[in-house]
Amino acid sequence: MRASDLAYSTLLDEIQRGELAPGTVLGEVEQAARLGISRTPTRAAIGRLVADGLAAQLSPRITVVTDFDAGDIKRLFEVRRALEESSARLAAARGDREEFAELAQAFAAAHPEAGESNADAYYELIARYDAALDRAVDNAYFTNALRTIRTHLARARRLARDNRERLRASVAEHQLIAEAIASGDPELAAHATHVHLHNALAAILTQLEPRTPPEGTQ
Amino acid sequence: MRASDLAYSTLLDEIQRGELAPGTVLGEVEQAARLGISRTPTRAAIGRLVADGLAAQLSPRITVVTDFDAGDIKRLFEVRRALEESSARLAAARGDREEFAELAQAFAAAHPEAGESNADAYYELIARYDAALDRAVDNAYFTNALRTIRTHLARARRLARDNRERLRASVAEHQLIAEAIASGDPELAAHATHVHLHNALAAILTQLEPRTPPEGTQ
DNA sequence: TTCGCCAATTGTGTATACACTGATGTGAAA
DNA sequence: TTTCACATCAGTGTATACACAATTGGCGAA
Repeated sequence: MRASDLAYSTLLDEIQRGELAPGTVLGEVEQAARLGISRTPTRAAIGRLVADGLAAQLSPRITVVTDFDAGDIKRLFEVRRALEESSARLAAARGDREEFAELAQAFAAAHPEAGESNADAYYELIARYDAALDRAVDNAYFTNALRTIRTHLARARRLARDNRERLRASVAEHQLIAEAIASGDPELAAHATHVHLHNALAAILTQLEPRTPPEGTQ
Repeated sequence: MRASDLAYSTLLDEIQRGELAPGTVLGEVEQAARLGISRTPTRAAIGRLVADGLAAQLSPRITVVTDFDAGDIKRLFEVRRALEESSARLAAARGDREEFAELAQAFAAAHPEAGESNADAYYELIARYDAALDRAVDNAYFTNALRTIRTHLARARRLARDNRERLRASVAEHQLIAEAIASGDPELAAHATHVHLHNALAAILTQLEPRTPPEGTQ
């Protein structure tokens, strides 16, 4: 494995986990020393983070971890809606129905509210759904755009961990989406995705700002 | 200006223009020598091209300019539809109406079919519309996703240059979109964008398919 | 005391040397 | 003649040295 890849994975993980807090200055020398590699691969890794939008060059000499707050989550979900609704529509039109029927069954059998280990299994199921969606859409431009969105989404997940009720509802929503794709119903797939993302965003924002639930929250 | 930025702009431009044809091997040593800089900034530039999807690492030692054919254009427009329809919808809901009213007037006054210089002025007008859209949407995730799409779109423009009738129709379509945003009509803005992108794609594909010139038409 | 200038330090940007890996070509043996 | 093995080479990945710019601290003058 290349040192630059190692540096990128490490820094990415630390930013997603919040260990490298927003505003933290990413100095090449400092990070290279900390990671035990030279400046060259460190520089490449930071460059990739900047391209991802996880870091930003404030000036030619100062690169910092980007901020990520409730407003960013709202904006992130605007793009996520655009991409995932279209993806669901396309997947319903051309995806492997068998695969999504199996996914629907897996969602039906999932009980993420039963315990922490089940919740982790649920997140793996989500990842499996994402991968199936990418395969079904079969469009590298979509996959790349969604990869960036998912990279940022990991930061949101840390800010607002799903509670049990939300996990249970999320399972049902995903089950409906998978069933819609499996039955080749593009409109239902898109609208069910819209509903799911609306609820997911509302749950996150409610948890972040308990006293001021966002507009449209039920 | 940094040497790495210079290298990136140069290589990007050459790929978009087709001077660096798909499949061309991008060797660090070779490109560094050609551009008159060292391997370090060249390496950074090629890395950015790979991140953009304009180049791909086939193996640890071989990086090539990615292919771009009619199928890619179709896939590109799938994502473009998803992003631009949503953008238009959001812009109509929250954009600066004054600015889009002015844009609508500019489109109404444009006559790109009258000559080559007018066509260039039209493409600048499109760029102005894109910039206004980004400002109106006010969402860095959207802007970044669209930036990548537009980067690839430049390659499509080279493969299929718009003809006069298409330019005239495109102006009218953009005028309608701008008016819809100016009047705060999200649904019309989204649907007019859908229609525009449908027609734009159809025009490109029609121009590409009749003769099907393989590559290297120059 | 404050403002301005100069020097020093710090950190990035670039060049280059070295290391390692994968490929290719040549030679010898079967 | 063909095949296998070894050596050479080409090209990337990494480390490091050097150059340059910006920022900061100190010192002097107003």
